Amino acid sequence: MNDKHISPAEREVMRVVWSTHPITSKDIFEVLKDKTEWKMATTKTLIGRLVKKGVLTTEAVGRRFEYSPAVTEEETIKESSNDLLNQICTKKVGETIYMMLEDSTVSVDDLKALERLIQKKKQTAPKVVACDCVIGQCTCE
Amino acid sequence: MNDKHISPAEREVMRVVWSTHPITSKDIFEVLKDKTEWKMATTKTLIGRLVKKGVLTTEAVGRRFEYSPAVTEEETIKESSNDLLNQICTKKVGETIYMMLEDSTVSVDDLKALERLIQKKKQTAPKVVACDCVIGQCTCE
DNA sequence: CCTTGTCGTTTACACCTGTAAACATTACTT
DNA sequence: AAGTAATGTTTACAGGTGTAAACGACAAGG
Repeated sequence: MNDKHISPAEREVMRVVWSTHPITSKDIFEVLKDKTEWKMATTKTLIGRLVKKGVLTTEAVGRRFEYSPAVTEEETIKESSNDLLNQICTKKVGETIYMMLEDSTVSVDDLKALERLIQKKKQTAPKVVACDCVIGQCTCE
Repeated sequence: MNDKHISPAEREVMRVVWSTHPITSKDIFEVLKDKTEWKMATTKTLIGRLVKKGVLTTEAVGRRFEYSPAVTEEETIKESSNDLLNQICTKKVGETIYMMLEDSTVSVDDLKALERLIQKKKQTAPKVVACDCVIGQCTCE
């Protein structure tokens, strides 16, 4: 099924492919070798796993392959974000996003976009978010 | 070292302990058993790992233990958030936070707090965030 | 044609994670 | 005092992850 989970090491490979595709394993390795210090073999393993999972597509060019992404970076980031936010009480999601923004450097335009989003969300935002935790698993009670 | 990484299953246990402490393994199990369907044995294993990692402290009460957290939930959420955001181009952090907010339900007060934070951040926000990616790993170039 | 390099595939292996049974010890019950 | 229940500790085991060597097949060079 939707077993498209991408590990951190695999994501390094994907980022290269998202940036440039189609691309050969050699070229992926060239981009990553300084950053990661991986051996070619390591890159090959990760590519293999990504292909098997179906998040990389291959196109045969002669005897070799060229790789392209089968999922977008956004999709996968969204998935990872959900994995994170689903681990905390719905009531704490707001604070969590706050902390993230607080600790991040974002551009003026990003801030403006966020501002607009906030204006829009204000129209439908609840006074208080319902806590959906099991009793005993958070302090909202 | 600072090897305080908490896995999703371990976090389930921590959330119970953050909510109520000191607490016994029995009571942790009681809170989780409906949600997770874990056997007592599973809970015990996770508690053991958390204690070994030093994120749970124990206090002997007679022959038994009572557990308390040695780290705050905030700390651990911050760590997980960083793990996520560090996997994407600095330039895309803004959009990522945007997506998260877009997909989340947050309260009016949360939105107000975010608004204030944005006002504050606007004073020092760069026109454009510098991309720190390795060349070939993102499309900012 | 034989050698060598290249690239995909297989195999390797240790550590982490989810899930749990088995075991040891002690406290409680009869 | 002996059996039983509760609880911490050990052991188990499959699947994921990071890291990489070994293998096999083909292409290019000599």
